[in-house]
Amino acid sequence: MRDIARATDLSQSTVSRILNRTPTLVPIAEATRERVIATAMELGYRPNPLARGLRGASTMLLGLIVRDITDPFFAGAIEAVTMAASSRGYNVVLGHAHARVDEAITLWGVLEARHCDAILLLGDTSDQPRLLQDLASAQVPVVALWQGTQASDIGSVSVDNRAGIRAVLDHLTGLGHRRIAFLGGRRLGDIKEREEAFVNYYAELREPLRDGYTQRGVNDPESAVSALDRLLALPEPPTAVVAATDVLATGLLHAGNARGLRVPDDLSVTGFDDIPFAAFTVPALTTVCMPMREIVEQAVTMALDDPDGASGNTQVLQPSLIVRASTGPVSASGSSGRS
Amino acid sequence: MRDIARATDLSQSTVSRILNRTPTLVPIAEATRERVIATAMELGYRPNPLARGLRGASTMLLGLIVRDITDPFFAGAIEAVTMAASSRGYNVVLGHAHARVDEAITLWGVLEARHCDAILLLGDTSDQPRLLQDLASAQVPVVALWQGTQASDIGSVSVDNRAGIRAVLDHLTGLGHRRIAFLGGRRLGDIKEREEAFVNYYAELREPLRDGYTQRGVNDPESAVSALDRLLALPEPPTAVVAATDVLATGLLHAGNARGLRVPDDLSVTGFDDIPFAAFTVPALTTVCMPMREIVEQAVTMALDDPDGASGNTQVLQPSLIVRASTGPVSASGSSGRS
DNA sequence: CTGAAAGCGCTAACAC
DNA sequence: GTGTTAGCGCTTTCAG
Repeated sequence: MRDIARATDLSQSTVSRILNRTPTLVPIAEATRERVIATAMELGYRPNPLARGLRGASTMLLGLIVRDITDPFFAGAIEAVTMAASSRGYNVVLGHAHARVDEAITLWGVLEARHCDAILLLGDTSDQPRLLQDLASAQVPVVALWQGTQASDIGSVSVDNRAGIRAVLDHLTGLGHRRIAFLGGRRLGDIKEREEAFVNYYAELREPLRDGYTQRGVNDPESAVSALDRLLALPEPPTAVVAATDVLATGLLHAGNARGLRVPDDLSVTGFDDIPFAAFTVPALTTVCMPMREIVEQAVTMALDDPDGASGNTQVLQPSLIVRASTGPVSASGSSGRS
Repeated sequence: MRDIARATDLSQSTVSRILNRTPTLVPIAEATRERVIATAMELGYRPNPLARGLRGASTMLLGLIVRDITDPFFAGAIEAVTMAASSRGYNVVLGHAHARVDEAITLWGVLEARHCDAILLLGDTSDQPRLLQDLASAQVPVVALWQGTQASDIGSVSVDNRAGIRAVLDHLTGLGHRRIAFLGGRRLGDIKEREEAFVNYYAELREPLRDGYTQRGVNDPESAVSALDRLLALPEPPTAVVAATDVLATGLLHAGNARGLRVPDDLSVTGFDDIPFAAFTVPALTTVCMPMREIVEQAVTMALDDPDGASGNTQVLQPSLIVRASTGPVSASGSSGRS
């Protein structure tokens, strides 16, 4: 930048003002402006974000803390965030918390130290209220995504898990199912809400919620395999299983096939999230479509465009049911398993 | 940092020296050192990476350019990179090229401007030789992963695609298959190498490579669906399909099921990469296991630990065959399709 | 309308 | 052993 100041016989300050198009606070001669811009191009000038950040200005960096990058759902979310960010000229700094909350805290410190303009938090951290409290007092706006709809001090954007589960259960009961089981993960964030919604819905039905009908594991296809075995061992095995995520539902589909069950004839299976793979499982998965674009767009808007209105603001968006081939009417035999 | 200098009645330089443990070039009194460290803790001091970077020192930032974040294979790679980076105290800046090469160039500029200490390039960019040339002249070390084994000026780490395809085909021919088709993507990087390896292997067999036995599309399950239809419409449909990636193989599995084919009885299917989902498809996918950890570790070592030896250095690691349930002996009927 | 100068937080010559 | 000083590249008062 000094070079371009010298080349144009102007002072650095003028050049700086022009290149940052100060909002009309200080008028500048059109002629000089053009001259500066021209030489800037010529010299291939690119501002140094470090120096800019050091001086207190924006770093154009969006921090992203995510617990499990390998979860295909979050992978899609990361993509959506990078797209939303880059459309605003921002870069994304990715912090991976490896599902360990203390790491998330460390990362938060790192990102704040790096002077990110805002921080997005992907995934459930409600098991660690302290983190959320710390975040609420952060210097930069923090927005949490998919944290569940619990009240908190920081901004958050979520999906209406209750509505999603209701849609699934309406669909399943409409097909005649009465013995419906639920497969969740650790009782955190969204998954917790989905489980609660399931239990509530059941309470409204005549049918009692049988013992062993709510299974839990980690959010991994492997744990769905063992959960299905437990379900099938029940005196009255379910005719349908509602999985809290597509990842779990995929494990269910796999395990069902390995055990000789036909889906959906012997067992209906549903997921939640509508990850890209959900349309290509065997059979294609009936699931709840996450309004990914909208959620991320909301969050990025809150974090970057309206940082003041962000804190404490909780948005809840609506999901929609996608019916594919993994659900069907309850079979005539009325019993799953032992095919 | 000035605060801690004042609190200890020392000068900033001393504090800086102590906190950066200058390698014995300048001796320091043990007493002062401890005093400084103590007050640093007390004041919750954290160095400002911006200022440090501005001064020319390392920014502890690793740039990562990836073409398709949603590809589960790359998602796994990103995780591996963030882990390798964080074990060295580095953060990862993620640039998403959205499969557009010109964006990759832009990103490269951005990352270089941000003074990343090194840049990693994930995925095939061999369609844009200019990018690779530019990168070769970059200020920071650049290492490309999964670029194929072609010679290039920048450091690269790849997998031996030829060996992987050979392993798959040895397995399939061992099961009696002779009519084996290949499903690839755009002829880039690894996928290109895999297709060539397939064609070469076939040349060594007695069987001729029939018309239409090498299909191409984009790397997406959807395109595998239409490719399978084309394959089944052939006068002599294959008894096995070798997919260039697990993503394609998943689409094949889905389409096969939708068309009423039984896998592996009517059709054997193989993949490549061993993404996490591969073990949980229906049926579980026989595939080639990518030595992900090793590849990423190599690349990060080249980029961060040995930046001088990086350029032009090409490493090729060995994959291994994972036999699961999607491959089986060629069926008695000897013909796939029309089940 | 434009220039001069101070300083963001830190490091690295050089002195003492 | 420790202090002084200058400067990384940029923004931003405050004077012209």
